[in-house]
Amino acid sequence: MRERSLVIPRPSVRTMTAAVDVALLTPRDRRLAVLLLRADARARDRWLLPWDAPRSDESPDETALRVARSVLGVPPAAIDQIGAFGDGRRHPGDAQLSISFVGLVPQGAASESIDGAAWVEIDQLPLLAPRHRAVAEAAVAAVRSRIDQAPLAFRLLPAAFTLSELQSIYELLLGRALHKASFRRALQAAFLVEPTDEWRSEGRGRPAQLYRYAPRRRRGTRRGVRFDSIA
Amino acid sequence: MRERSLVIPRPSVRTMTAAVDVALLTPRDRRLAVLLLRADARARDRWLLPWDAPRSDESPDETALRVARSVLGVPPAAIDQIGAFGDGRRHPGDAQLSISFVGLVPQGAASESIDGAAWVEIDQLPLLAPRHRAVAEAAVAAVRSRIDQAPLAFRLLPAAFTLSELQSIYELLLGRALHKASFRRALQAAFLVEPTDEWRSEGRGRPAQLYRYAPRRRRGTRRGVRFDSIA
DNA sequence: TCAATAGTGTCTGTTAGACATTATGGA
DNA sequence: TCCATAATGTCTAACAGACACTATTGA
Repeated sequence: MRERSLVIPRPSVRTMTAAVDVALLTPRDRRLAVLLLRADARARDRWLLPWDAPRSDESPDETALRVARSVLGVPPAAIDQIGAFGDGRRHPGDAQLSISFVGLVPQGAASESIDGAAWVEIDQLPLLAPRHRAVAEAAVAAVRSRIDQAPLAFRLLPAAFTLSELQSIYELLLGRALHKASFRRALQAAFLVEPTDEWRSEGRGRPAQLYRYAPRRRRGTRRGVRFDSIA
Repeated sequence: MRERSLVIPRPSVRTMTAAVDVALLTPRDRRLAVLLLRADARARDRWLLPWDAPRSDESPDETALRVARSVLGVPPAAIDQIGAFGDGRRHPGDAQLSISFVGLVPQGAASESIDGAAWVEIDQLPLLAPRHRAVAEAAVAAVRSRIDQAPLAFRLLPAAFTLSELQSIYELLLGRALHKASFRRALQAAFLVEPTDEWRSEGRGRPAQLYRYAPRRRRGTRRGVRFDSIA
């Protein structure tokens, strides 16, 4: 047995039941949608987030990636940890601890007909275990709050996209309309995208040039602090 | 035993050993410092972050607050979850899972002489279990990335502070110098602080007026997207 | 032709940063 | 007095947002 310091008692760990929950998000019809699994083939109106327990010698990140792949068939474009939920809210597997992740799936890459699964708009979540509802809501909040820190918007789009599509993603995540000319000017100044030589015509109107995400360099400016977003 | 769906195999949870790790941060001498505990009264050069296992019926947040209080004597000015670390990096209690938190302690409120503890600048971390080093670094990164989303800077200052002190905190967290006049203009426009009728004289120079954090209202403007911070 | 969308040029009010200046204390 | 710091006014370049306009397709 180890000696203990007189000053600081050495704590000991506790065992808890743990699960990894994954909220996969994709843009659909100008809204964000999350992938839900039917809880039971018979219960039509009971749903779950994809989840599993970590296997031995598997880190939570690896578990999350495995869960996402098993549901989507392919890995998501991005996957990030949201946090650990361990309050009283019930988990479908009765895990004491939920290590939760958000994954981003490009628009259109989400095959419609995953067996027993459905993309559901985040404003219209059905009956869901309270823990899973909290995870889904935290996933959306996490993406919204990180949109201006990481190139998340590009993870919600295919490799080639129009600038209007990109602006739509930003408007979706920011929850407000943006000015077209300003958006493009700022985008051009940031050297984040480059045009391809392809064009896409959708319905009426002039065809749009396709762009790809190609961050080149950071501009030197780095303007001052913005207190606007602070509560 | 529960019936299992034919479509979706119902996962089951796994038990893991878990700990709650807390990185307490305070500004010291134009640097960020983290509170470390001596691992052992005899081993002078082995250190730990404050940590403990969650008690039964205690959420991780409650555990973190309890750990922080027990070390500081008082609750921290803010405490937020960073994430769950569960990779191979070793934890001092050999926990498989670390639920980690960052707590903010106002400048000066950190009593110097907590028995067996020391504030250490984050650039000069001593020998530390790899998991704890990762947590400490993630704590700093989390505060830095949230500085423009939440009024964290005010949690690192006492209730009354000078504008130069506030600017120092921002410079500390942003890692770059700010323009004084611009900083104050932006601050005034955001209605985040109000002057008190007290002044403080430190060494030479004109005494500075003390301000307090008093967010009044959000300005209506909400300007456009900034791509600068995106990689 | 009209409708709809893409993309761009110009104007204007706002703002960030530079600079200068005044204010006020301690050494 | 000199020096250091606080606090503020002014100027300018950059930028955000409004608006108008052209371009290009399908109906």
